[in-house]
Amino acid sequence: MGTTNGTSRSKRSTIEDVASEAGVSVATVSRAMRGLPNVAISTRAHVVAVAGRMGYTADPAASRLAAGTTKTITVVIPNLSGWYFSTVVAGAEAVCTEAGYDVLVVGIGSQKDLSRILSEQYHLERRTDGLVVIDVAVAPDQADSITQRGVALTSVGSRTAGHPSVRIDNETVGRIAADHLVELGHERLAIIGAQKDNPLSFDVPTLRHRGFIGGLASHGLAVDDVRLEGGNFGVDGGQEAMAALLDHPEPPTAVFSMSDEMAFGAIMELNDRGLVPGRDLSIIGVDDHEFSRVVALTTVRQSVASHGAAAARLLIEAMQPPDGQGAAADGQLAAPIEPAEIVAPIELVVRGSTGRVAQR
Amino acid sequence: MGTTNGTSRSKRSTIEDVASEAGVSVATVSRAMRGLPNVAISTRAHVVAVAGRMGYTADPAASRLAAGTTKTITVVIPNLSGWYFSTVVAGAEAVCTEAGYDVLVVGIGSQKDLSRILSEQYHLERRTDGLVVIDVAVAPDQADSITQRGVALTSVGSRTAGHPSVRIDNETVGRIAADHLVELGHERLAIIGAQKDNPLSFDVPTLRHRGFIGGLASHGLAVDDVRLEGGNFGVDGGQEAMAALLDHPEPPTAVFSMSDEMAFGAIMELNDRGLVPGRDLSIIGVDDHEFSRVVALTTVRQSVASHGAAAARLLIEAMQPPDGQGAAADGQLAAPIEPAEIVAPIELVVRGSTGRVAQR
DNA sequence: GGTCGGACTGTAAGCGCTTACACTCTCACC
DNA sequence: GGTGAGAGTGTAAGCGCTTACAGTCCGACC
Repeated sequence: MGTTNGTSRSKRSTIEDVASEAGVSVATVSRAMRGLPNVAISTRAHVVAVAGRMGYTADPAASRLAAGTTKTITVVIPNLSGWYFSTVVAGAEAVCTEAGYDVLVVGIGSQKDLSRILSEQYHLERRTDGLVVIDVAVAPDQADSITQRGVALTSVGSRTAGHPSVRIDNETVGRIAADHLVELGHERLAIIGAQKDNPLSFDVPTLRHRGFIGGLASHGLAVDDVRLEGGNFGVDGGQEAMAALLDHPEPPTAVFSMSDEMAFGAIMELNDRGLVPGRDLSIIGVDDHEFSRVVALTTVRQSVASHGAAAARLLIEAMQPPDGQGAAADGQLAAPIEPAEIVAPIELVVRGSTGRVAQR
Repeated sequence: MGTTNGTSRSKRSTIEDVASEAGVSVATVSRAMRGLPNVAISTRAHVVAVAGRMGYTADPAASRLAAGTTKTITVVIPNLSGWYFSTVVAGAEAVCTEAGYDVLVVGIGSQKDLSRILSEQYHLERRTDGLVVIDVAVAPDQADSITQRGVALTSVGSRTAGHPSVRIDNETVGRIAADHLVELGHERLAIIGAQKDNPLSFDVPTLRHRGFIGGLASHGLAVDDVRLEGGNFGVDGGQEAMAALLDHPEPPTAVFSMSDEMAFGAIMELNDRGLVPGRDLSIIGVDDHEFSRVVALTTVRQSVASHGAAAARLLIEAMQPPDGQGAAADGQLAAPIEPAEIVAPIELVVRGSTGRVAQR
């Protein structure tokens, strides 16, 4: 119960220590350390040297409090495990760390958590400078509230109006899959992971579905395809869906799985039944998951890690101060520059899981 | 260029606003909000209500600066993508968030980065209350410096003397694999992912290697096994290693792969050569990766997510103040309680990739 | 009835930075 | 030679909390 903290953590040096040691004022130290202008080169060098010798680093809490900026970016994800998400996060983390930002991650178990995080001021406000949301739908009013709080936002996987985003063209994904399958002669097709086609919806499954159907149609194929929604986008969902398809009296000859992970499950089911992917039934996935090549899965590749990196870069860019120019615009706000929307490239990767329709 | 920040972020309420609104002092608000004692129940309720109505949340930067505690936990990992790491992180994140800690993640590209992070005060000191390091060797002096800075440390995957840890018994892992393979009649064995056996080393590959060899020995088998080190612990490394093994004039009949991911690569190589795992060559991995069941890989399971969660719990526990009791001990430090060391359970999971040695 | 301890509450001093503003020099220029 | 514009530096006022310390009140107890 002494005055000190029990653990005798050695007193660390503060900006004042450095200032007196270097024989300058704290203001100068502050400016020198942050590379601000108006510090003589010689002074800066000296201060930096002294600081280095003393092992000084600015206390982030103090900086944040004083400057009002946190130098922290928060990544919001449905869940951290899972290849897709962790890969995106990895890409984003690398860029953020490189740029000197701390990276906070928060997993949202449910949409409810999302609301809590976005609407209430918990993770926003004075806690983070920017948000990268991955595969999370941000409602316009939520986005507004985020902006109002002075927090930047970038989304990957889907877009949020008025904010930068990086995503792929999901309709084209479906179309590519359809083209590939049709070219191989398949006519009895199914989708795994489909969502009821709601023409108003813009979520990923719906778009891919739409693109796929559209692709078929442009080849003159009917669209009374069997569709199964594997409840979850993972292996289990895929397996269940494939099982259901195969139990059908007239199973499809080719299947479009909306994610590679689902496709893995589907392939398991195939294996269990002694069927060979690509020979007995063709299957194409989406992602080019790191294990797709292990099971020779044909897929529509997206380069997930780079999405994360790109999103981080957009975010950081968006957080730069408005640059002082053009502030003379008569409006009250800075000129509303169109936010960057990156549509990342996708690519068909043909492997063994798709083949010509079986002769019968 | 006005006095305000350009973006007109609506003034958020401070503790003073709440205090005056509630008709109490800031001290009372602070205490009430944090559930500290010495606040009348009625007062607390009132304050909390007012705060809620005003949408008040304490500014974390200010709290940190004033209290000296960050309510932040940092997770240090070799890389964020990859099933093992992201799964551990997911487990840890859930627990930390639940307990009200922010979770910072930092990926270390190299051991050099690690030193930077641990030795220099970058991520320590006033930035985080605790560290959970995943599969990262922390040198004793690094650990000391961390402790001295008042930062708690927990490691998963390996242990750091004097700090809590959660890991598995890697020698037993090797032994289990050996037992299984020997019981199936295999005698010509190999290891993928082995490290040169340095009897002083306690890193994961070495321990598993040692356990495996020991297991063989206890069955009376010689140990002039072929060993291949797949440079990396991933799919590629496994594939290369298996290729090398198969190119040998007398290839093994069974292989112990030190990670499931390597085993996947090995299985790919098998497939490429028209060999069937479990029939032509048995292979057993370690992890029970989420896709192991997809390729029917026999493996020694560890439940990775729970490791992360357990580590987080240990950390949080370790960060609790010393509890004031027993402070009367004549020593200058609190009684040095043995840190918890959790040795998590492992389990053999038999699937199709291992089978009786082929009749020849 | 006076006193004392405990339960509450308030006052104010920081925590370690950032930054507006003021100030001191140098020069370049007329 | 005087002046004004920078360039470089210092002073000090916060940023929004936490918390030691100092009350104030009230009921219990002698």
